[in-house]
Amino acid sequence: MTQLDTVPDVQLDPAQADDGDPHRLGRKRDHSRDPEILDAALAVLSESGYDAMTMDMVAARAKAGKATLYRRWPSKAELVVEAVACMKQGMSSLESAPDTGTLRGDLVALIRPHSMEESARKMQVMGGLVSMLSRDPQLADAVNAAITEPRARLNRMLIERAIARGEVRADADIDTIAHITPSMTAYRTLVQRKPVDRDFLIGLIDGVVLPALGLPAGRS
Amino acid sequence: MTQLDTVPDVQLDPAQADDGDPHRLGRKRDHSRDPEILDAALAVLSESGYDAMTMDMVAARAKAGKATLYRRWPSKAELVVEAVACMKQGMSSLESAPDTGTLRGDLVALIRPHSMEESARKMQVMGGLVSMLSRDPQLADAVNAAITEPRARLNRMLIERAIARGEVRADADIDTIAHITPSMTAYRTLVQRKPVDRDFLIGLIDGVVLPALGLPAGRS
DNA sequence: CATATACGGAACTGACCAGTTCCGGATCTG
DNA sequence: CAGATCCGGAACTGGTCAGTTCCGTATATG
Repeated sequence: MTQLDTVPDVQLDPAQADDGDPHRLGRKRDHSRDPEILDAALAVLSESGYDAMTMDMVAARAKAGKATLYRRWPSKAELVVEAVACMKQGMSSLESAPDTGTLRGDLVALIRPHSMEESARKMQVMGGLVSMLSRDPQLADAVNAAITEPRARLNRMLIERAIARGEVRADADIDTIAHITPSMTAYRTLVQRKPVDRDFLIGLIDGVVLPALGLPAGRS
Repeated sequence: MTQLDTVPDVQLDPAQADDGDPHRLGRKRDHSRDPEILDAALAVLSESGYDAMTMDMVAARAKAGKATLYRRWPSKAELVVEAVACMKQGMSSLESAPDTGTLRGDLVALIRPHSMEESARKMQVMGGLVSMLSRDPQLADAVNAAITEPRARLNRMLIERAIARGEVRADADIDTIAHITPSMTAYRTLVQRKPVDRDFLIGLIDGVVLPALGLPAGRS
């Protein structure tokens, strides 16, 4: 992302130990256009869903030839799996988790324009894949690892920190509670088709999440 | 629809005022096989999703000819809309709502094998349609009226009855709370692909719904 | 400049599917 | 039994799309 390649050699490419091979003369580097293509795939996916997405759409969006797509991925399904897998570039561990001292403060601090935008994008992609999840376990794993789990894990960690602090009750069902906001955000976006705005999220935190943890329901 | 005709030949068929027409001799009744076809459509829909569902699949499942489908519905989209619309044959108003005296009793009483089965089927159908909801507003309305709304409305009514009883706090966000179980059930079924069993639902009621209404979180 | 590589783009193939047409048989009416 | 109607099934049409092949070009190397 934002590769201002002043030096035209190294790329973010793993498994590239064949530098000593003497046969390759003129070459441009292997998977240099992967990011654009994967981004285009996610964009089309979020707009059209898996079945309505065509390889021509992806190629056109990425300004690439369809042949280039098939040089790199053997099928549409595997392109989509990799596109989804490469999507987990959001916050997931405690590095970006703000530590405000209270659970409510932490949860509210996560409501930022950028994170809401990223979440909305992930929701749209997930919605386009829902009907495939039962047919393609590999895709289901990728969706889980890239979209479902990171958000739930972050919630879990914040709750556990609050428990360690003695702020909330320790006998609650943390896993269920960590899934309240993802579940209700997904439902609201994909099924009810209503906007997920700051007021909705604050209402969820104060009216559902914190009460479930034994904290008073009032907005403090 | 005020015509309670004591004559014992009525069929559940609207727009059938041509009884005086003398031309029709041998005939079998118009849409006699509609229910089987709509059921077949729902079955295929829940297994394959909208895009992967073919009219041949529906016809084969209903043991009907594809021509019969097109004699009755002008397109695949309209068949699906009607199939979804004819799905709301579950409990929705307070007729089947058990009145146990407490909100927890009412909510737990709704957990029966039959209702869980019906709910699971609706969830699968909804999952097969999610990616279409943004493309077909008419379908989105049908899904909302037949699947989304009935369950939420029932929850709302039970909560309002509990408020009228003075059992729970009156200042909670009823609409949000009424959507907790639908949202988290849908998420668990379609995204997490975990079973929605009695324990999960009881945990949701005791650990999330009742606390959000100001009731103690313990399982009473 | 010569060479080798990978690219974008366009044309092609084969399968699949929505929607249509046609036909033989079943069913009801009189 | 004769006549009319509707059904299931099979064949057909036209369009779309995954995946393939080919070609002219750009670029980097030496």
